[in-house]
Amino acid sequence: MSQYEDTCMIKGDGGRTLRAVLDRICDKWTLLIVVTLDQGRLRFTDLQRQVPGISQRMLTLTLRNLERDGLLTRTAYAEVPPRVEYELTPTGRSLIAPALTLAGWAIEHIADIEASRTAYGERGKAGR
Amino acid sequence: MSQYEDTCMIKGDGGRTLRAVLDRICDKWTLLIVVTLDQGRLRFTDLQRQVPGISQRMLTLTLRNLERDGLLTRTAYAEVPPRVEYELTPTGRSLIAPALTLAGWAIEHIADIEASRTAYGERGKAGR
DNA sequence: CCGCATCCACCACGATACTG
DNA sequence: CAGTATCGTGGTGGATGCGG
Repeated sequence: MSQYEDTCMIKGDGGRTLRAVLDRICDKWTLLIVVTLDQGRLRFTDLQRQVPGISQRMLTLTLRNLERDGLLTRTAYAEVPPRVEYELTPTGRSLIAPALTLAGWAIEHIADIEASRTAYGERGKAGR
Repeated sequence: MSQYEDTCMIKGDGGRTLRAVLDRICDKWTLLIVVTLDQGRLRFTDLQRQVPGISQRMLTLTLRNLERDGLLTRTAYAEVPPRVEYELTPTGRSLIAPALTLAGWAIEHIADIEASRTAYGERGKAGR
């Protein structure tokens, strides 16, 4: 069928499996936070500093979703001032490799893509 | 630093590289179409049939963006009735492996995620 | 058959202000 | 420090109709 015979189950289902995961992790911040947490336990503020551009709101929401999906654990300490730490679960850590595979592809091809996009834009219309 | 020493350049830039590619391919349909086109040249209608749930509009838009990024080629035949075929470029084909890596992860962990999400939902509030 | 244009609903996301 | 609440906006994507 293709060069990936053993992945027919992925494509054979009309992409439903891939879709399911894309719907979960393909938002703006999820993969980024997962990769950042590869370092180990981090506090809320540390995450906010290491993921430039993320708002307090989106950080909270994304962390909640990741916790809900069992990809990380949230540990709150009853101290003053408060301290909350986030850490990947084994499932969460298993996402790092696929995420970095994608990132590796990005590094290799982003230049080509930019070039192609520029060329296309110059001879035609604008896209999204 | 972590188990992925050689990927510091990815995380060291504050996630900008990962963000750049996420912004491009992490929409609702892009990866799905790339994986579908692993089969070879396909017509517009074939794609629409093999990617259940995609609207004509989104298929058109996604294909345009992929063409613009140099990931696939669009070939129109001046026939009656019209025929248009889409095929991955080498760059496009190189995306299949990372995409399937992600898909493989999905297959392995989607059940756990669903379970965790259900358990979380039962004892708390609704999310996104 | 292909796919563009228009209209429209929704939600992801950001900015800001306030709380334990 | 670590959130929650509220509001506003733009982009994403679905439905429909038309044009090549």
